[in-house]
Amino acid sequence: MYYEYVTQQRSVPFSSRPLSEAGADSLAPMFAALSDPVRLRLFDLVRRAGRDGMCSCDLVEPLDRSQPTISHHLKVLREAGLVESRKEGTWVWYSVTPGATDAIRSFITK
Amino acid sequence: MYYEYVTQQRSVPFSSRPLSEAGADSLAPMFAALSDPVRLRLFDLVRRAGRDGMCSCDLVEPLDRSQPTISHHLKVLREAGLVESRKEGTWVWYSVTPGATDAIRSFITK
DNA sequence: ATAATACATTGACAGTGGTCAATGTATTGA
DNA sequence: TCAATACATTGACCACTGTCAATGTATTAT
Repeated sequence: MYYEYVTQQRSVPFSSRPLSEAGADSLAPMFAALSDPVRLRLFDLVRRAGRDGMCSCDLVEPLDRSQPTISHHLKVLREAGLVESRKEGTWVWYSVTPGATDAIRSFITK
Repeated sequence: MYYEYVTQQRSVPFSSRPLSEAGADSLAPMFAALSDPVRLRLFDLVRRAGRDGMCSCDLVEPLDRSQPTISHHLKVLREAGLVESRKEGTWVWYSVTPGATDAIRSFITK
């Protein structure tokens, strides 16, 4: 009926269905990866480095954490699909995965 | 110098400074609040309820968690500033805080 | 070969977090 | 007043997480 249809209109359209359990299970780890202050700053620094990425060795000092701790956090970001790594000789370059934050953005943007 | 200026140009502009420690400390709890699958679905359900909000009693069954667990998660979302609650008689209505996700959106939208 | 550098992994510790049963507190209805 | 309903809080349990020292593994330089 027309009346029922109209009452379902919203100023901001949502996807037709509520977030499924599976959808939540796949989205939550991305938020979890950014739920730590050190990882937020890591992601920010890597993102600023652009296409070339940033060397892991230059991420230890500015964040004032031990090398294993930074290595651990980078692993979390990598396994969440937010950054990718490329080995070059002794160094490892981290860069942001293209479209990495699309899922988060589309959820946040109602 | 002009050359140095040009080399700093980006396809996507960032804020001038890297994310500060204080900025990360204030942003991380918002990501943390959404880092749990149950809370993601809670937030989604509340957001769908629009201006009126949603009664806490109607959030227990669809998420298949105990009442204390739902109450706990709603508290986390509330303390993160993502939802607000309004008591009406015996019921408590939860609704999304206006502009709640602005900080997250502006961070992930480069 | 040896040393040095960059990074990952392991193991340990303390702190945090999700969950529920039990209980507490208002509020409504009879 | 008494019972029922809606939520919040407490306490306990176990799993997970951030951190670092120690160690391991490549890779480069001498």
